[in-house]
Amino acid sequence: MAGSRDTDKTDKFYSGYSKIFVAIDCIIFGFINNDLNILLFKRDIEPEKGKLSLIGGFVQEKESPEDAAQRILLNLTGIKDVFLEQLFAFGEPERDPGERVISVAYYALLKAQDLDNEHVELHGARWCPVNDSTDLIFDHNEMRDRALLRLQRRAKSRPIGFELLPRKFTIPQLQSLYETIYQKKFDNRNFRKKLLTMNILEQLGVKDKTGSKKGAYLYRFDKEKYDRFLREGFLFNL
Amino acid sequence: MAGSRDTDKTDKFYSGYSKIFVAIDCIIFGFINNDLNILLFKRDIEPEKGKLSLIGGFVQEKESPEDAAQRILLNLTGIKDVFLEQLFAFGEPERDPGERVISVAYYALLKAQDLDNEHVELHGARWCPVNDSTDLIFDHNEMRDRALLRLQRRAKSRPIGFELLPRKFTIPQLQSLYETIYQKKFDNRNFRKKLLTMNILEQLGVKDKTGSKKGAYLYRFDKEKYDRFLREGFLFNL
DNA sequence: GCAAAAGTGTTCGGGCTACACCCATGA
DNA sequence: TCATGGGTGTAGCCCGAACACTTTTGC
Repeated sequence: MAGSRDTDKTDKFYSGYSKIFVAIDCIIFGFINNDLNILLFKRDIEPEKGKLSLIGGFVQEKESPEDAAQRILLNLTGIKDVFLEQLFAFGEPERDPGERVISVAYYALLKAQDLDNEHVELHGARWCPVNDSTDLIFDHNEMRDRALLRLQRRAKSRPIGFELLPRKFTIPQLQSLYETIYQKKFDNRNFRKKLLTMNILEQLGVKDKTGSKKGAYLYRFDKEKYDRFLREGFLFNL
Repeated sequence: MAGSRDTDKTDKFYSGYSKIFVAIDCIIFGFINNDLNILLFKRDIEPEKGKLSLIGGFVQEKESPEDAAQRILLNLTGIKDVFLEQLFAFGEPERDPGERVISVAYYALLKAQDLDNEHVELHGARWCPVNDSTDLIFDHNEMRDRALLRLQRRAKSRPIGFELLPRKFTIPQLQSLYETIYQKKFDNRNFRKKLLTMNILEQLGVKDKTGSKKGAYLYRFDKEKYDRFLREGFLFNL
């Protein structure tokens, strides 16, 4: 904020207002066992002991909220440059019963295979299917719900789902991911057709046999083609 | 934020972190003289004297960011319950050269006719066409651009544009609004057809003759029909 | 009577939807 | 050989895009 007649840039002036703790909470999605999961902490202290919460931290003096979120994610997962998007700033005065805290929520998508599970568990976190993650503390349920909605909207207008799959994946895997995100079945012929006509996938000529006896072709996401695609604009429409 | 192992709810604990000023900035849209305008302040003090800025204020101890935005709007415009949506939290450490401030930006849509212009000017604000509003202070250009993008996306998926018109309006007026938002001409036959088949407008049987010699029928937005419409889901697609 | 804006239908093509059978393989 | 999941083509429909002329009335 700034620029209204009753603001000035001197610290003296701003000091008439109160400062507030600014936190970050991350809704971290991963696709595991054919199910959409989020990374959660189980609280091991009172109050709310045993209840689950999102992963979070505070914004420090010299970092942006975005940087703070990346720091928290790096610290927890050991992974740099995670896909991250700001979701919403939650700021009800009583949202944290301890003290006034405004939290900027981010959602993150990560390739679960990249994750060192021991590292994560050392930090006290663990995956939990989104559908089982009822009853989080504070307003974290609302954050999770909003993140899921955002993910659903985004996945329609860009191939965001790729962020959740390994670099090499099969079309049935991708379809299964989309079916999980939308909690809805898609026609496999139409799904495949749609994707292939977008022309953003590169077939690798190799089959993955873990999913079936016949095996399914592995594909890779072609970033160049995708960027061209984005520039020309498109919609997913499932 | 909360719940990670290294957080607790005692004030004592949080006190290890630093508090930050949290501000609100509002991008206030109005449709005036067939052009999309935003409400701005012209800075009358150094530094940045003469430069324009958005309308803003600080979040107070016991109000949510949303409440703060409504308070700032009410104070400036005298209008309650303005259409308001959170846009983004801007928090680069150096965004405000005076001091560390994180700003939660909101965009607002208001019916410019409802506005008491003297009241607004008393507060030092004035309308400025979006396209002429280059060169705002700080990161306000980015805020304005992001707000415009959001408005464009929203106006596709719901009749948000109605918030910018008088309660009674003609279809050519509405089309003109959409053409301004998208900086693009639409076919009047298709536009009209699309809207009328949505069945959310109520014709009032009265003509408005200010726009042309022939006069155009006035319509009113039918909230009940619209709500039904929303529940059933739709897309605008212009 | 003419200028200026409002109002009105039809045609075409592209994309989404629905739908059913064969293929390859491991057990 | 059979069970399991992978892969393929077509027809109908709906919706958006393109397109031009008549109507009303103030001047």
